[in-house]
Order: sequence, then structure tokens, then C-alpha cells
Amino acid sequence: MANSIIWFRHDLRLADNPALLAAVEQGGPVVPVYTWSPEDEGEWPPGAASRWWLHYALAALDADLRKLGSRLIIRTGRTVETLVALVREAKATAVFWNHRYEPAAVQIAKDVENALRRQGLCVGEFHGNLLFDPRVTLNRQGGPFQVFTPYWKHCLSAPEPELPKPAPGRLSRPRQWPSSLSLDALRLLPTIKWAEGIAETWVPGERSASDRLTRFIEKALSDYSTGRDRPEKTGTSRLSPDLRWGHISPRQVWHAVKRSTRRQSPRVAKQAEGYLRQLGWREFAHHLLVHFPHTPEEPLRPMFARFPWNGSSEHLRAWQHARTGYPLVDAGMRELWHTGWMHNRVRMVVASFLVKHLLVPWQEGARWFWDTLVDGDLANNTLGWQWCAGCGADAAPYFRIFNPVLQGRKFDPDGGYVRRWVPEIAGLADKHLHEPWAAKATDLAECCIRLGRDYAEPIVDHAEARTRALKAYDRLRGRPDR
DNA sequence: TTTTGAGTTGTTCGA
DNA sequence: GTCGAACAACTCAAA
Repeated sequence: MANSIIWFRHDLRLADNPALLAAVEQGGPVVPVYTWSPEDEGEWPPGAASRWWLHYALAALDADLRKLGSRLIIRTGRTVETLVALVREAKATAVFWNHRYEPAAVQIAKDVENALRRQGLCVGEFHGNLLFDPRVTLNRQGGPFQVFTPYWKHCLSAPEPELPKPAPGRLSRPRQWPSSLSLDALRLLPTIKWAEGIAETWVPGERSASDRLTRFIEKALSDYSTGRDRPEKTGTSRLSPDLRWGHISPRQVWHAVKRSTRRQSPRVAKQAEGYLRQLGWREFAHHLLVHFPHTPEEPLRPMFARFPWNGSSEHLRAWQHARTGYPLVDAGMRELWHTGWMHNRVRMVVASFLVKHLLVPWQEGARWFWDTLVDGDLANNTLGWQWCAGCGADAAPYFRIFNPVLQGRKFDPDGGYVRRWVPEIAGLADKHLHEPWAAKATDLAECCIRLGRDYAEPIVDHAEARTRALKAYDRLRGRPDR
């Protein structure tokens, strides 16, 4: 019986994996392979936090495969050459994979397909990582959607996503395994120890993803609409890294959430709808990336190419290193650095702060997130930053500038989040926690805090920065100073 | 083709 | 302290 290869990419799971099932359905032995090919990722090879995740994700995938009597073959090098060589070595006659939507990944898959077809192989590409195929989701003019609400309405009017398929029970192994690198040989882990916080926070892998989904549905879904805005709580699913790496498929999430609301009150159904809408944003982000592949680097709205950014590199560094003097911003940046993840509400606040208060180009923020997030996903990252900067699809009105103090009071009213990540000001009373500079000298002294020594003074004044941002937008639109 | 309605997540000001 | 209105007009989607 001929061997089939499953080429794992952003789908590091055994359940609901159409490419894996296709390989199994060939009836012969299956060779699972991952090829580490950062040079084929164009401008966006995985960042440091992503590499950490990938290391443990591959270890978990290998362990899961072994339970089915199989194993993971690891290779490195340019993708096309690597796969062509492996096909020959493994005497394979078919190769299967699931589609990826990043421009560089689309190109590589095309090259792989051409090369393999030339060798007379059977190849199959599947769609397992989105609910709706962005290439067929089009408006009545036959073009891509650029506003979320009509996009999502259109998706919801389409046939419901298929039910997820279970993992295969067993994988038959080839008579002889092709050679494989050891996982350590990929050198994905950092050489200096900075990832301990990430390791304390996350366990990459399919099992962990499915547990996280279950916990979310049981504990947080029924209160999602308010819980999701409280960064100190686990009010969100925190499935972003799992979806990014494909430890879980959006179809599994969709149907598990839907199933859980059966025989529940309409209120809970409403909460579930709100959560699924967030999956819709992930779909929308991929839809935009497919149709506007230049957007990771360039604004979707061309006018913004001439935005008068004039932020300094010192301000960028202060933001990166959580020394802005705005507690909510600094808390978020420390959560990111420590855990490789940041709560979505806080992502918006820190992004708005970098782009609007500091006038640093959104691309700088996107790059930093890319390097530090374990869920670094090109589609989501691009959409999020462009949305915050006001240059993307469904852009926020330009005058919408988050006030980090008000956002702190509103979404971290008890200060649990700021106190956790900015312990040096934890002693301050709630009313001063989000604006320590407004506290009386005696209050600060009582907590042994001197601004500028124990915690940063604000690097910009909110009101001034706001006016400056509004003026910059005015200039962009060709209007004289107010 | 033209027109109409609507658009994730906010802040500030003044009554 | 609370509440509603203004912010400023633009783009997209659909009728």
C-alpha cells in the first residue's frame, strides 16, 4: 500500500483535521511531517514567543501521534525542497495539507503543489482552519466585504459550518520511518531564560485547548458580555493561541458553544452569539488578509500612508518596556512580556496609546506584538492594529481616543489587574491607582512611592496628547489647524 | 445608477 | 454626580 504524507502547518491537531483524514482515507500508511521553514514566511517568520509555543506544540503533537501508533517527522529547510526530498525518501504517492491564508504561505503551497504534481503525486488541499472560506464569501457585487456587520450577516445566512470530525482511532505506520530531526535541533527555545512566565501560563497542545474550551463554556460563557471586558478575570476563552496554532478548529468551538446553549435560556444564547461573533472577527480578519494581502505592511485606506507620525524611538521603547506612567498601559505591556498574551480590552488601550498618544506608526506596534505574542496571527494582528489606528476596515472614528485612566476605572474598577502587574503602586487607593500622578504627595509617601523613581511619571499628558492626535488627523484630511 | 441607511469596543462638555 | 449630545463626515452594502 502506498504511503501518504500529512503536512502539518497551522493545524497541529488530530481531531477535525481534514487533511489528516484524507491521508487516512487513502488506506495506506501515513507519514506525519512538520517542516520548520522560517525563510519561507516572507516578512513574518514566527516571533520569539511563537517559537517557544511551537516547540512545545510539536512535542505535544508527536506525543499524541504516538498514542495512535505513529510519530511526527521533523524536517527543516526550504519547504519545497524539503517536501520533495521527503516524498522520495518515504516513497509517498500523496501529500495532503490544510490551507493557510497568509500571502507567503499561499505562495509556498502553490509552489509545493506544482513541484509535487510534476513528480506525478496526488495532492490535496483542505479548509480546516476557518468557518467560512474567504474566497467564496463575497458581496453582491462579487467583491470582498469591508464592513464587519454585513460580512457576518452574510456568513450567518450561509449553511452552518459542518460538524467537526473525530480524530482517527489509529494511524498505520510505514514499513520504515524516514529520518527525522530531533525537536531540539530546531533550536526554537530561547537561549536565555525569559520564557518562564509563559511556561507558567500555558500548556501548548490539543488536549489543553480542548480543556480550555470546556472550562470557558462551563465557567464564563453565560456572563461573556460583561466578563470579557474584565482583564483581571478569566472572562474570555483565551483560545487565541490554540486557534492560531490549530490545536482546536473554529468548527469545534462553534459547535461546542452552540451545543452548550441548547435547553438554556435565551439570555445564555445571546451571550453565546456574542462570543461566536468574536470568532466572526477572526474570520473577517482572514477574509481581509486574503483580499488585501498588502495590509500587514500598508494601511488599507491609502490616505493613511501620509499620516504625520512623529513619535520618538524613546517613546516606543517606553511603551515596549512598560514605562509609560499610565498604569493600565504598563500593566498590559507587562502581561504581554510575562505571559506572551494580553487581554483584548487592554490590547485596544495599549494600541490606541502607542498610535494616538505617542504618534508611533501602528506597524511598530504590530511588530512588537508579533514578536511577543504566543497567539501572533498575521490576519488578526493586522486587523487589530489597523482598526485601532483608524486606517483599516470598519475604522473607528478618528476622534475616538481611549483615555487610559477612564478605561482603567471602568474595566479594572477594583484595580486587581493593575496591582497584579504593577505591584510597585499596589498600595495606592483605588481612586488613585489609575492616575498615580494625581495622588497627594502624602498619599504617595505613605506607600513609599516617588514618581520617577519607583514608578514612571506619565510620558505624555493625556489631554495634550489627545489634542495633538486630533490635529494630526485634521492635517491628514487636509484641514487647517483648528 | 443612484440613493439610503448604517457602522465592535469612546470621550468630553455642558446642562 | 448623571445624562444626553456633539464630535465630522466617510465608506460600504444593499435596495
